[in-house]
Amino acid sequence: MPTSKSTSPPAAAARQTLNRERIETEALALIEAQGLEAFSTRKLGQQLGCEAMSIYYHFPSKAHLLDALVDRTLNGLPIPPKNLRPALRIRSIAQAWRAMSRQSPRFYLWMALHRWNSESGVRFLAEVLDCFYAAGLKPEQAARGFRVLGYYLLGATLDETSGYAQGPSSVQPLPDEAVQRLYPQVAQAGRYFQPEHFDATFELGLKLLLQGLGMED
Amino acid sequence: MPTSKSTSPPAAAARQTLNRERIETEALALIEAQGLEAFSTRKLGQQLGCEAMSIYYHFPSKAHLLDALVDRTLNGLPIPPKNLRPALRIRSIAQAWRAMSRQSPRFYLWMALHRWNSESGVRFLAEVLDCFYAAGLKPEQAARGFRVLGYYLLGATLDETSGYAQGPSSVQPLPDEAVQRLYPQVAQAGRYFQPEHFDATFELGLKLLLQGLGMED
DNA sequence: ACCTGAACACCGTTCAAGT
DNA sequence: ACCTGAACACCGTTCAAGT
Repeated sequence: MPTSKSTSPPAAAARQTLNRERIETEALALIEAQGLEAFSTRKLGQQLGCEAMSIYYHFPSKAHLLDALVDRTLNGLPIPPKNLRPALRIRSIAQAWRAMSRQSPRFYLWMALHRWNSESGVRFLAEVLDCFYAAGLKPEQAARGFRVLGYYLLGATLDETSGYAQGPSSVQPLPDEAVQRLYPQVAQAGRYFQPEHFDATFELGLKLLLQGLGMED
Repeated sequence: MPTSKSTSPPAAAARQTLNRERIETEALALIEAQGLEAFSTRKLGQQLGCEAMSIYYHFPSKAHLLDALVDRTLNGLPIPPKNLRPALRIRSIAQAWRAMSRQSPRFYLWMALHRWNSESGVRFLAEVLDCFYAAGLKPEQAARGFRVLGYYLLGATLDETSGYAQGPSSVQPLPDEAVQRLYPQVAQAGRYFQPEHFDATFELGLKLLLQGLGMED
């Protein structure tokens, strides 16, 4: 792409000065534009108008940069007020989490599969666990409830952002016509796997789990 | 590593002849030994005792090879007999799926995040959907039930194979000591996140979902 | 203090060539 | 038919050097 318009050539070439904030913002944009796989420090440098190596002055490694993106994303999540009923707090967190995954679907792959044991990560986990304690569950049941709902939320968001509805990932997918002919029940169900059904399907499982855990009736 | 012992040098150097079967087997072994990220056609060639490029005679690309590994893994899954109760068939499939994820935890990351729209993939999906139809669910409820249980199974296996119990993934994790001090409820719950609790936790959520879907009482 | 540029040890893949 | 080797366009990162 051409350098930005309406500034004089030297200004455009110099760009703004580099800093963590600007690097992080551009990194997230690049990941969403090109995907995690294609994301490289060299392309990021190009996007920032600097050498790839300049980034290394601000972040010791690519992994540190990605960690910073995780923290930034976690810190952007709204935390529901503690006076809400525990089930509502959980619903609110789940809702915020899904919204985040939809907002940054490609970065979400990294979010979802890396443990959030940074300071912000643990703080967020504590917030969620609190909801289960607030519902009156004993430590073991709180831990298991947390886990079970976490499994569900993790699987749902990953599927919504990277799954079936994103098209085939096989190099040689079975053509739709063949699916229709050989496995009509799959073709028929496929209709309910599309994005317009995401909310209703997610809600079904969430309700079953919250009810089953005795947090909702 | 040294060339294999007890054969004359030329025989050892020649190794066995290359074929898809041998390449796939060695690829899976290499992935489990070194991880998905580190898996490269060049290292695989080294492992096989040939040039990296020789692999390209048997597979058009690395993606085709990974697709073949997905198919091979799917085809290795036992399919429960149709005369079992639907809920038992689902439990049996979930059990087999989890066993597979534990057997190939590192390759599982690829398995889980790529859509199985190859022939073997769709056949497997059809098998699972059948269980929901056999339980008497209408197409919409069958599709949603399938999805909800699939979300749960996906999240659980990913967490079991790549999650919390595998240790920190942050570059700068909050030290255990700090977690203990700042977020005691997280430290306390962490005990139930260890592998010895995987089965009981998984069973809890599975039971809640199957009961909620009316497939088990 | 902040950024650059050459260099190193890697990638996947193309292509022409060997046996 | 099957395998090789050089080459191309990429990676992340180190390090010494520039301003």
